[in-house]
Amino acid sequence: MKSQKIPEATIIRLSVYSRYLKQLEKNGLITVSSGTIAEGVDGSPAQVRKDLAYFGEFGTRGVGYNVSDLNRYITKILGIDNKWNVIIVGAGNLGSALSQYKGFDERGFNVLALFDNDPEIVGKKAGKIPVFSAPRMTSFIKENNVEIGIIAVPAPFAQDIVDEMVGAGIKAILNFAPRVISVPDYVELRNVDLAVNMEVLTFNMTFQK
Amino acid sequence: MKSQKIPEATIIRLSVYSRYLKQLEKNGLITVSSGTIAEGVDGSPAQVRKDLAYFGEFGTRGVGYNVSDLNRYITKILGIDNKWNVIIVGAGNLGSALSQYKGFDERGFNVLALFDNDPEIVGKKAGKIPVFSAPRMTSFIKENNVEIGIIAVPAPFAQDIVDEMVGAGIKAILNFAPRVISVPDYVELRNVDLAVNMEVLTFNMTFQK
DNA sequence: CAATGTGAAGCCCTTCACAGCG
DNA sequence: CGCTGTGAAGGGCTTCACATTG
Repeated sequence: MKSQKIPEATIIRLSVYSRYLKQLEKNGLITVSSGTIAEGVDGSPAQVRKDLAYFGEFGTRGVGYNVSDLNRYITKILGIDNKWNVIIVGAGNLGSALSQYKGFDERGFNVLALFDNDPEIVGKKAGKIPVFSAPRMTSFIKENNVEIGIIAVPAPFAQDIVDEMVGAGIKAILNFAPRVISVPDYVELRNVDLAVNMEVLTFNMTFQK
Repeated sequence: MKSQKIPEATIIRLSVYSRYLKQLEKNGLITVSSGTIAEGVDGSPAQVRKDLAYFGEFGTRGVGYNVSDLNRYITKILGIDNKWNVIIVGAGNLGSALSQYKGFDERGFNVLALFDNDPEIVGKKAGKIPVFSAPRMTSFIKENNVEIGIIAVPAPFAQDIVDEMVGAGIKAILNFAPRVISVPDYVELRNVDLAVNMEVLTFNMTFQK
């Protein structure tokens, strides 16, 4: 293993491997080969080994990988061996649904609060998550060491909210608004674009691979 | 232009270009250069031209592209120049939120119904979208020419629902369940994996590019 | 002997640079 | 003259194939 650039595709796959390993662990499996992992995640054995090789040598030749050890290594690599504080801006349908998403909690993401402008919903709760008024966001981020922000507001407001988050010290943003967003280099940004995903489907259906 | 394999990244960008062009069109812009598009979508001019070149010659040298013509070409390419019928399975928080998502309607996706097993919510509506009982799904798909299915059920149920959808004749699936799903070659599948997206963020934060 | 770890080959996508054209 | 369209170069990710090792 030598230090080099790691493909984003590798990180995405590691995350999927991790979830699959957790399942195997629950089933009581002790050891697993790259071939078995590949089957479980619909990939190739060589790819699995290559992905892991970026970070070290985790296996035993002739045997495979220890399931729970490997999963521990991967969660460490992904940075989810401890908790992260998250807020969601936009407490409409999507924001509220995201705040209740089980998958976040299971993977160490702590949704602390929702923020919104609508006086109808400010002060209420989505499940156990409180909804605060938007102007309180900056101070909340600072006081609670919030590292990750999720954008679930309508497109026209997204950039302004992002700017405010960045100003407050947020390190990473997951954007669900259908707009191209700008952030400084030191802030991580990912876009989850629902309509774009649908359009990739329709293209492939229409174009018939 | 010659026929060849088109990168998925190109399709994703075309979808983003299209949304941006729609905005420019609304602002009354008639003509646009690859450079301006690149700025608006945070890309490069050469990339914009290359992406379009897969499908034809849409510009005028020395001038640029006609905004509304180009957008019409792109929506045609993406297969969204007409409507698509969609159902969502799982009327929990996420499924209900998706059924109300404005971005689907705006881009020609018609959400006809939700399906769920919970007798508490079957028979109700999410906004204007009715919630039907899960066993009615297959006949509904056939009777209403549903082409696209969205999976918003808990992970353990996802594969069974997908199999049923495929059996009923669905052509494309957008999967939100955190599980690796199998479909036959002729069915299009895309995964929107929320926790995976968060973990790419935490990796990048931890690893500090 | 079975399965890992890894250089090398292959392939695909992006970037470059400029010819072509309105 | 300016911007498109594109062959060629470059870079990066995946696949291959095998040497390595417990």
